Amino acid sequence: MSIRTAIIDDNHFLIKSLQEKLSLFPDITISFTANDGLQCMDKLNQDPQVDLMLMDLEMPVKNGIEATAAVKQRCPDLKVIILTVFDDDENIFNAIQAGADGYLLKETGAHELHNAMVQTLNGGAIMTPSIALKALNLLRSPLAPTVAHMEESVQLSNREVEVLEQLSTGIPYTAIAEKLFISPFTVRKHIENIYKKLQVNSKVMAIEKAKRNGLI
Amino acid sequence: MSIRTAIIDDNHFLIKSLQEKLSLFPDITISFTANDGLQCMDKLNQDPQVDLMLMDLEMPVKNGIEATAAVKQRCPDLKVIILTVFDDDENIFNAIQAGADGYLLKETGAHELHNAMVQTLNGGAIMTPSIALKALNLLRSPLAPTVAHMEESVQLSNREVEVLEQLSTGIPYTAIAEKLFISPFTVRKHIENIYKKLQVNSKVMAIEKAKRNGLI
DNA sequence: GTTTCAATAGGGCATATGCCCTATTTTAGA
DNA sequence: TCTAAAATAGGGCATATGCCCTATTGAAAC
Repeated sequence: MSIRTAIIDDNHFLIKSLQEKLSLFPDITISFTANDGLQCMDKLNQDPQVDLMLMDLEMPVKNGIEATAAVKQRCPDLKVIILTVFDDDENIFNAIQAGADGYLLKETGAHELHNAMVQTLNGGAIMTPSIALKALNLLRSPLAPTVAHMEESVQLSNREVEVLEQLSTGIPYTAIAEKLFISPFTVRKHIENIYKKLQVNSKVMAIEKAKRNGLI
Repeated sequence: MSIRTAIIDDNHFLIKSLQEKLSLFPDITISFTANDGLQCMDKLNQDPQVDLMLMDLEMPVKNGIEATAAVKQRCPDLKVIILTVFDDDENIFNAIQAGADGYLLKETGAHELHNAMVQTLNGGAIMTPSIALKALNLLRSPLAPTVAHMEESVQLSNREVEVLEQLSTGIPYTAIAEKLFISPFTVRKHIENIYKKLQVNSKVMAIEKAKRNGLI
């Protein structure tokens, strides 16, 4: 099965170069090329025989983000891979919001590009590693503004960590004692020591602080 | 420069298999292996000569998500790649939140794995295409569906959430009562109701469950 | 070889917590 | 408007917890 591909880029030279790159692969046929988002939609309306689109971001008249959104609106199953030199958070985020199925930098090699196209058509998504990292960070950021403050890296003994681990499950001292095969008195002693080290004075605070500091 | 690697998996056979896979590459040395998150932290505390960690998700004692969060807290520069058979949204989301730098399925081939490790150490991120797609989808709809599983979407009243928030700071009932300008008896009544709704019977469990379900 | 320290075990006591009970007022929905 | 739910307030009781005390053992440090 051939991958019917469209290339959207305002730089004629780059389109030419891409066509040459892709001509190495017999399973890829170029359906059409376009120089901006509007032209892209025109051609798409005339000839819908397209499986995948390689989309530039910076284009006149209608940029890659808008074009992607429009294409996805018309043909939700048509895969769109962004192919650009821009790797800033905002472009990445907007492209993904617009429905892009992949995001590659233009430095991507021929075989890597081909592989990305195949993977995308198989229902996956491909990103340049540096883009993937930014995508992950975007996914983290809305909910995780915390970056680690770690006052002075408190050092707990192995045994104390074990006790703390059990403590964090919410079971009472007596149950912890049974699990660790020690007396409840010893458990309480360990917990006292833990509290002193962590500078807290309750279960909840100890658990919270331990989690923040990566102790458990 | 050698990539000093740690492998965390509760399946001894899989660790063995991974070690063999990686032995093909002279630039990779295995620093240590561990069978669960706790063991991992123990060994990490003893021998910090690690650049990258391959982390399973399902493990006893302390799963891969918790372990990743703990490792990242302790050593933020240590790269963690999740290597698992689970590809559900919740695991992916939680792993990323925990700070994972990559997410691969166990079916990943030797050269692909090696490439992912190198890319990750070079400051990128690598995901199996199917995982990348799900990550993109999570990024598209960050708030809509279900971040956590939410057994029956427990509904707490406004007041109960207020009480729960105070409870999570670790202060005693009496202090909560003062902060909310109500009697300690009322605080205790609210907490009883909260426990019933959340199906728990202690402070620590209530706080943990509330956090998991995004109630606080 | 002695000292220091972590892990163990024990006890006492005041307060906090979890769970049972009733009851009034306020709010919101049918 | 009437009613159901939520918020409020109160009490009792067994257990858990936080914090004080001492003491033995084994292992590491000096």
